[in-house]
Amino acid sequence: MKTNFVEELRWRNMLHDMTPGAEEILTSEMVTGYIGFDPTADSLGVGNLVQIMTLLHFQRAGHKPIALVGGATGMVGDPSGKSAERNLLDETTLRHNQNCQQAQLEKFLDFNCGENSASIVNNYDWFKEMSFLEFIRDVGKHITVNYMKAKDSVKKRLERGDGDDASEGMSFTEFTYQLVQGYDFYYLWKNKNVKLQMGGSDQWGNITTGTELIKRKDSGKAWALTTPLIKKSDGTKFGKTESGNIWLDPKRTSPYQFYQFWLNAFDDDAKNYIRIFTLKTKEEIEALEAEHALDPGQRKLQKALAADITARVHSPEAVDMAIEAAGILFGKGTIETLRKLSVEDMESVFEGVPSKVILRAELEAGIPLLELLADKTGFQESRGDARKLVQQNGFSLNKEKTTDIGLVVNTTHLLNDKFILLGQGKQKNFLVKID
RNA sequence: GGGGAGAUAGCCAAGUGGCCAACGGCAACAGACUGUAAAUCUGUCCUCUUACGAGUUCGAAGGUUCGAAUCCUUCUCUCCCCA
Repeated sequence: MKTNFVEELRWRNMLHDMTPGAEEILTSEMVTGYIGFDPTADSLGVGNLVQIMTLLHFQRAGHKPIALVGGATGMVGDPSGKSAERNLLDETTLRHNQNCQQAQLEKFLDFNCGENSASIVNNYDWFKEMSFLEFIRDVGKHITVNYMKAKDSVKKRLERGDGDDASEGMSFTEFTYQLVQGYDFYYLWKNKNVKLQMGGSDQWGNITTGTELIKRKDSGKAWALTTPLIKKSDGTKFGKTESGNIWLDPKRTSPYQFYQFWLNAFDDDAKNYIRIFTLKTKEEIEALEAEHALDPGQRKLQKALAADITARVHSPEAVDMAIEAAGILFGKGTIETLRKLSVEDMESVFEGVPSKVILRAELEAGIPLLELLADKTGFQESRGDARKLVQQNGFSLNKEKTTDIGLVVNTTHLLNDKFILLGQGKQKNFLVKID
């Protein structure tokens, strides 16, 4: 059963803007549309998940999604939303990143379902053969500098701040970015019958440069559709935590941490996220919200959200593990429950918890607490940090608080003769394994 | 090439010879409270040190001085305007 793409985005609050006529064409025919991904890392992050979901909704509505991996554009650097010039990546790194991202995208979209199967393209493929002269003759000729300068992404960088703060300036390379991206759209329009480019609202300027190029160069018609940028209710950037980005790759962000990320969403944000990141129906979501409102402390909404996304990005088994680990680490998880766990259970439950192996002989000799926290495990940055943590009553050993800086840790502190669980504050845990 | 402005701790930003490990704000970390929240309050926030204290910092390198983030010299980098 096909859904109505635009309607679907609308009620999920995923629609920011469209060029005129976009909705008409989307409801009247099967459209091929694409979204570009920047290969700046070898994994996509939760920030990219919005665009992945957009493509997924697009496909579920019967349209044909294309994910464009920006091998070429990644070499240039998009100035949108950036206050400073970007560092460029070398070609080998970009190649590697593209391959990894491609593998992740393949998990979400259906690449084998007939005429609206998803596909992946890489703009490096059509840019690598193109010469600079060719580009400025055939592409640059059609767009004026005045037009390009009027884009927000450019304007913000060129504008002088009102008097005091001077602007950062911008290289020719970044200035050209929108044209390069615009040519992608043109190329796909010309060769792959692509009529729509989607993206975050910060991409609006780049996308419309594409539609403009199509119009001026070939008198063609193409459309743009953008999704709102996700903001957290406290105004900070979505998709990051104090320890960095949240990635889809389990090697970078373990399923446990991934689950925790969603579980810790603010109430207001959770309402927003559950619409965007899950495929739950409107009825299901409203029911969950009603249930959540009865007892916010239970965090039903966050739990449903975390379970749904973790299951899709990782696996249902990963969700079970994450819940179990959370129960032990945050529930009534006292030292007794910890002791009851078998070695195998400990291993699997704490799989996503950061850990470090140290030698039994070292522990038998006894390790001063601060040394264990800093030098031996790296759980704390320095002994100074470790000391402060312990003194401030923020440290726990096997779930029991201690403020004894002089404590010497030895084999008597082992759980199951193999583990020691270190805790910082309420949320951070670290597992020491003995070998 | 000419003229101007600037570089201070994660970020913003005060400080223009001793009272400066450097005001203030943000971010971050911990505690209380709580829902593994938010808001609020408290503490911490260069490194080492139980503490007293010690050691390295203010773009880089030299210099003046009893004493420099602050003065001088050279260098590096950034931004703006003009050509």
